[in-house]
Amino acid sequence: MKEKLSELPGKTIERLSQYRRILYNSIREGKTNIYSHELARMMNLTPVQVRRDLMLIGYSGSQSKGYVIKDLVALIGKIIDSSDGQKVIIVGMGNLGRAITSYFSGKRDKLSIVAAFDNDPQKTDRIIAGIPCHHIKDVQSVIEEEQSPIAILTVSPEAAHEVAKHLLDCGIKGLLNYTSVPLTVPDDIYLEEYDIITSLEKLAYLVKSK
Amino acid sequence: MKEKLSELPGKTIERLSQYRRILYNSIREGKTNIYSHELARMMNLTPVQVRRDLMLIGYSGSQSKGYVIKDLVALIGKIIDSSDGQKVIIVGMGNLGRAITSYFSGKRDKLSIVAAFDNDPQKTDRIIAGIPCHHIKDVQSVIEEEQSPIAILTVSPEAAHEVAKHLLDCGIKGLLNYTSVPLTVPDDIYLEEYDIITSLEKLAYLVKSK
DNA sequence: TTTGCGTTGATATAAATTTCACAATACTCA
DNA sequence: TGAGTATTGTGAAATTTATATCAACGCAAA
Ligand SMILES: NC(=O)c1ccc[n+]([C@@H]2O[C@H](COP(=O)([O-])OP(=O)(O)OC[C@H]3O[C@@H](n4cnc5c(N)ncnc54)[C@H](O)[C@@H]3O)[C@@H](O)[C@H]2O)c1
Ligand SMILES: NC(=O)c1ccc[n+]([C@@H]2O[C@H](COP(=O)([O-])OP(=O)(O)OC[C@H]3O[C@@H](n4cnc5c(N)ncnc54)[C@H](O)[C@@H]3O)[C@@H](O)[C@H]2O)c1
Repeated sequence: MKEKLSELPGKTIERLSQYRRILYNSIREGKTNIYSHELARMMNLTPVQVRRDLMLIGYSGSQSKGYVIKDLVALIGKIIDSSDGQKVIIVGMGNLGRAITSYFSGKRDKLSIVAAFDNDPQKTDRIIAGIPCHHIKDVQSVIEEEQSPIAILTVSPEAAHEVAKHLLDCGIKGLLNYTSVPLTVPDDIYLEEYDIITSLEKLAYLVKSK
Repeated sequence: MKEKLSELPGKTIERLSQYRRILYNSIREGKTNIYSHELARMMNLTPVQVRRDLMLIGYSGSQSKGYVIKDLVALIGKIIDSSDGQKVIIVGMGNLGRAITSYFSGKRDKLSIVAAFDNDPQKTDRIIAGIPCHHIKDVQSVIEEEQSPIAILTVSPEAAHEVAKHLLDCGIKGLLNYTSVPLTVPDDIYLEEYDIITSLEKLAYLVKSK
């Protein structure tokens, strides 16, 4: 665990998150140790890739028993989690917003969705999927109160630009955009976009050109 | 447009899909031409990257007017779409399944969700989000009838393995897995996985280590 | 003990992807 | 016309990411 951690490849970060997801399952099944080739198989990777990722985070296993799952999970947590936890808000409680919120609920210790927002009076000022849903006009005060640096955007496409801009004005530093509207943000803001159509089209391309 | 197309980098394929998404928007706004730096800005890429991608697919713009959007969209379609269209099924019509289905509906000409499946009698044998939802026991006959090579998996985690296996037995060649259960598939099957938690954790990591 | 097997860790190599740098071109305007 | 400006296309370099290879190690069985 060096200061080098900030230089971990982005791909490795993503895989660390996925390793942990798998390792949680393995713990649940009663496993205590795991070999690189087992983890690789479950991730559809090569064992070498796995070992190299773990080398990068400075974790050592044993030749006979492989890696100690509990320790590995703890180390991954030390790297990708924030020690004091991070709070996330979600804006837009339509179909997708609710699906994401109820899925995420309670899945991680150090990362939690603390508030939802919408502009539809039918949805505001009540608990939805276990999270209090506020009117969007209150977003600034809630962000300040909760100290949430991260927002998930699932509003209607027409509202995406305006709402995103507002969120940045309120101090959001990381934005996970699921609307079909591509966003542009300043350099100091982290933006991740995901569109299922991109995944589907890639898959369709691969299937057709096989 | 060479035979080289099968060798297009995977990353380029993903970006082509996203370029097209943006270009559709631009057309809607009345634009007819676009420069690499405009497209780059909207994609959060460098202009060189854009030009490189377009070079790879053999598209040429003009120095004065940039790229002709209509032509570019058509060429991207020629590359990533299947000329005769591809049919997709979705299995698991819970929150996420419905959100995806209603989102995707009608968005693309050559790619459409033609059938949904569930095992909950409350959801089967009716139209949900515009798509007929069948009982999972009919999946084989519908796949054969519709000739669908691609499936989206959004069932409950406990059912994921079993349902995935069944789908492959029915001849599915590409699988887009949204369940929280990582899948392992034979080499000749294309698998894409996506988990919002991975995106969120990566974002949280970047935000915290800034 | 000794041999053989399977694993990790690490260095070297390769492949994929992005960026740099700039020639070539087309347009504008004085 | 000709200088100035802005753009594309692309070879080469740089960077990022993945794979190959193998020494070293630990264990088990002979
Ligand atoms: N990326 C993907 O794969 C994917 C998948 C499905 C949907 N989507 C997109 O996600 C978004 C949500 O999809 P959905 O199916 O939940 O749609 P939806 O219409 O069910 O939900 C949108 C919600 O946003 C709220 N909203 C609208 N304007 C708002 C504003 N100014 N402030 C606060 N809230 C506002 C609406 O009241 C509604 O509750 C859409 O933009 C859709 O295109 C993306
Ligand atoms: N990848 C992500 O980002 C993400 C986000 C949200 C949810 N999820 C996952 O997606 C899946 C669906 O989430 P959801 O919120 O829609 O859950 P849900 O419980 O609302 O929906 C699951 C659906 O699957 C159906 N189902 C269960 N067993 C089945 C079987 N054997 N055959 C056919 N259908 C069956 C259920 O009847 C239900 O309709 C879950 O596995 C969840 O963990 C993933």
